[in-house]
Amino acid sequence: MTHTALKIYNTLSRQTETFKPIHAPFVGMYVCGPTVYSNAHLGNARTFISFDVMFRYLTHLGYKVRYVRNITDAGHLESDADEGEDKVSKKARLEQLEPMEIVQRYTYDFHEVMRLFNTLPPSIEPTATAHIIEQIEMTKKILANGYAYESNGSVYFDVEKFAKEFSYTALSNRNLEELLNNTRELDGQEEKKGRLDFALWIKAKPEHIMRWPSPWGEGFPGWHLECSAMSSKYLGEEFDIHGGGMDLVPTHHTNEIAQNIACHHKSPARVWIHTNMLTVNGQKMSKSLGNSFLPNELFSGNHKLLDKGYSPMTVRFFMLQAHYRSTLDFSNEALQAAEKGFARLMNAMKLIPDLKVSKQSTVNCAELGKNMYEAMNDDFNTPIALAHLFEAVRMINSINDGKESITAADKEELSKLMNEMVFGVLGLAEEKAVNNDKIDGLMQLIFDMRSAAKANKDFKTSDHIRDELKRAGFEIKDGKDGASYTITN
RNA sequence: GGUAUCGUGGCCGAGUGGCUAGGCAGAGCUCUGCAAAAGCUCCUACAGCAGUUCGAAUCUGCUCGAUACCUCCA
Repeated sequence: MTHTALKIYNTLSRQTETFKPIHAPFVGMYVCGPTVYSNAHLGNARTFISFDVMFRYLTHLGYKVRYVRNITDAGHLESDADEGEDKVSKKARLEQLEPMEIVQRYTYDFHEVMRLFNTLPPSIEPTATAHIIEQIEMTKKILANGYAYESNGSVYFDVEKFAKEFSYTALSNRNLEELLNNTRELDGQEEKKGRLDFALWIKAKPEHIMRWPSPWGEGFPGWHLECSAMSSKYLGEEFDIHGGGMDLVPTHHTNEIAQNIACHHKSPARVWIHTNMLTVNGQKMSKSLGNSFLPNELFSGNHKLLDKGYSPMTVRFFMLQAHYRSTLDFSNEALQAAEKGFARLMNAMKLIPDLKVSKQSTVNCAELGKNMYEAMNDDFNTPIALAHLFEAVRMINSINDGKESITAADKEELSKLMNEMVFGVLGLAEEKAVNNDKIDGLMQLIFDMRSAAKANKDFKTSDHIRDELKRAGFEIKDGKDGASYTITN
């Protein structure tokens, strides 16, 4: 089916490599999921939509993919300082709620957003709180292997010791000496031996709500441990793909690799995939900068930077128009362009079943398919794939207008290709209100009346009907074979 | 300050040594009672300077500008 091999850019090697699963046809893919202490914003959504497309495409290619995406519900520290408050419990105190109530609410919110964006659920969605035992076991093992030390009820990873034997900076490509010598803000770190050391287990303060017993006293797991523990548990000590946002590279993923090597003597993933940031006016969209959009604000248009609302599929299409490793800037104009482009694509999709077939094809479907697969095989290049999809749109419209022709066999191939790419791989979906039978019947009556008016050259009446229907949200198009309508917003 | 990445036409955004990206917007045409839709045509750009090369938006160097990471963040 494909003419070229799938190539993926690997952050670890900084190169685009041919993808070879460790145990084909099985593929293990781990993606760092959200921390559920507030609403998921569009930047988060972009990452998960990007990985959704990868998941879909790998599956489409015939791989049996186990896609693991965690939910971080154990609460990480607020800052490097030990006084830092657990994010989940802080919000809980603010809102007078139980931490798990917060977690429950925002997990639900996250799932709802993912559903609206038409992302497929992961194969396994493990939570940090359900894997405390695994995290404690991993901490014990790292301690036993000599890469961690206990200090006043907490356990820290010894980065300097680790770095003497292994590359700590392989993923981030940073200079270790500089990291070590960057002594800015060394406050209140008496418990830690080294500046870069990070917590595997953190002793709970009396007021800390989320806590579990451990060999080192009551506490909670460190920032990076859950992903190491859960990826090992569900995908093995070595698996194919590990992904997440680019901002996770220097700290979270770097430490994750160190933990895995210190525990299992193996680097967890062969290929590391990182998605780029969504920006607003050139600045990274983030919770802490306060410039983030919530999906609902985008859908409703209820945001100071927006002129109007945009549907989830418009936004998904918009995101697919940029490559996942490029930053993508949010603006009204760009979203409006995406809205129209997406509508044109969907319109063409609807025309396919009714295309008239001929004895000969004047269009080249095989070439089209080849181009699309080449684009996707080139590090999931969805913008190029979409460009070819729009060649298909022109092709379909021309056939529909009788300017090009297609054989029954080619039409079958085109239909299969388009459906698989647009709906299956890119995960787009028709989202306009479905024209139901009752409305169809009603509209047929109106069309009949309008046709009668037109036959009598009573264009005043026919135009009035068309204009009023448009105001009511029904757009009328007069075609050769009668009128048709689409429901607009 | 350190380390990276990036700077493409009105907007968004691919590409990356020679060949049209694509979407949206704009102009013209065809079709049409008029619209809409669709098709065709046009608008042909790569921050600046210098260099390598037969040839550079694409490689190298410098300059300017922007962003990210170094601190929780997808």
